[in-house]
Amino acid sequence: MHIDVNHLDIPGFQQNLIQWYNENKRDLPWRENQDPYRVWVSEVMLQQTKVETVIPYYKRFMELFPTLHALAAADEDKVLKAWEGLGYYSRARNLHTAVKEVAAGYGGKVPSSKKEFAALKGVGPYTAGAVLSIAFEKREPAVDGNVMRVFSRILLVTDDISKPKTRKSFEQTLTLFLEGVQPSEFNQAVMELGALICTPRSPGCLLCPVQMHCRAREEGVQENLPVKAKKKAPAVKKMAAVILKNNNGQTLFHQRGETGLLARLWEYPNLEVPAGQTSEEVLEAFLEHDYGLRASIIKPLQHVEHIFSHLVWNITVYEARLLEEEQLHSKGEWLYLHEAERHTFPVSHQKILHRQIQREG
DNA sequence: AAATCGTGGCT
DNA sequence: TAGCCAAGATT
Repeated sequence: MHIDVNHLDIPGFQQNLIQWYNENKRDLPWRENQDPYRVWVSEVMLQQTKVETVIPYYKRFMELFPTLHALAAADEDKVLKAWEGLGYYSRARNLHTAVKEVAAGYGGKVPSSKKEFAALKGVGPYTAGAVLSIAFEKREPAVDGNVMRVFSRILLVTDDISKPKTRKSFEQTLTLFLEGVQPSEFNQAVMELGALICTPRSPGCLLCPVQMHCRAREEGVQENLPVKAKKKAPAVKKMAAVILKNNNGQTLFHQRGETGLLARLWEYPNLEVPAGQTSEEVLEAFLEHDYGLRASIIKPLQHVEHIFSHLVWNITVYEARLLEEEQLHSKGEWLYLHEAERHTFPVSHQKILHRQIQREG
């Protein structure tokens, strides 16, 4: 569907919005300046993540890696550790890869051309537009969920915003709004309006600086927009995890693979329990086959629900005892870790770890 | 195009 | 409370 802007007074809309933004914008750590590296890191962290969640991570990240070169020189483990708990870990690995490319290929200067910046790992259409507009004042739209929600309402767009085609349509439309404004200011103003006023539920139309431009409000349908397809219910998997200590009091940990869920994070050894089998027999066979360890399961310690976007793990954590002290046929992805050491590794299973620390403390 | 990829907070 | 949602990218 073609998006119609003919009814809208674009200069008036821009003026009302930007004035509101300058009077109401939040004081956020990534708004201290327009350093491309700082803006870039903030935009990656903010993907699918609330501002309030990002703030403490962003501050720590910037203390650990104050410059692009500092991040480029860091070990992957340190970068993932700084990201631990923030989720979507491929963001961290892709950012690290991209920053190393910039250090090596662009002399450490973030490229300001769309072609070059958008080609970097983890930089999609939104992040490219956001960094190019906010750090370099390029006339590029930055269409995220806020922008599609705000403009679905302003322009009474009923296209499904979960479709890539709809995002592209908004990008075309938003380009029309970037004439006669500072791109950095306008793009952030739309997102700020979406975050503070034009919220998904119960939008604050009475406080809205552009209420007189809004077709959805005119029709009284702001609560019904944007249109978005429902997601299917996540699959539920029965999982078993094991806490196994050696004779030195160290606990067995496993590092997950290069790709996929929780990639490269450390965890207690765990696997799915197929229907019809018991956790005990599955775990014992798993330890013998994958780790070369003969052990027996003693007892369940706790139940943990780990909820992902598309998946739910119902995990039972078991305590195991070695039947005999044996060598791990380790290839590096399995390690016995002391209590103090394991806090230097990026880990998943936060809930297990936190409760375990309390239990041991 | 539709799945995959985290986590915490809200209603 | 069970779903929904958040400054999305990748395959």
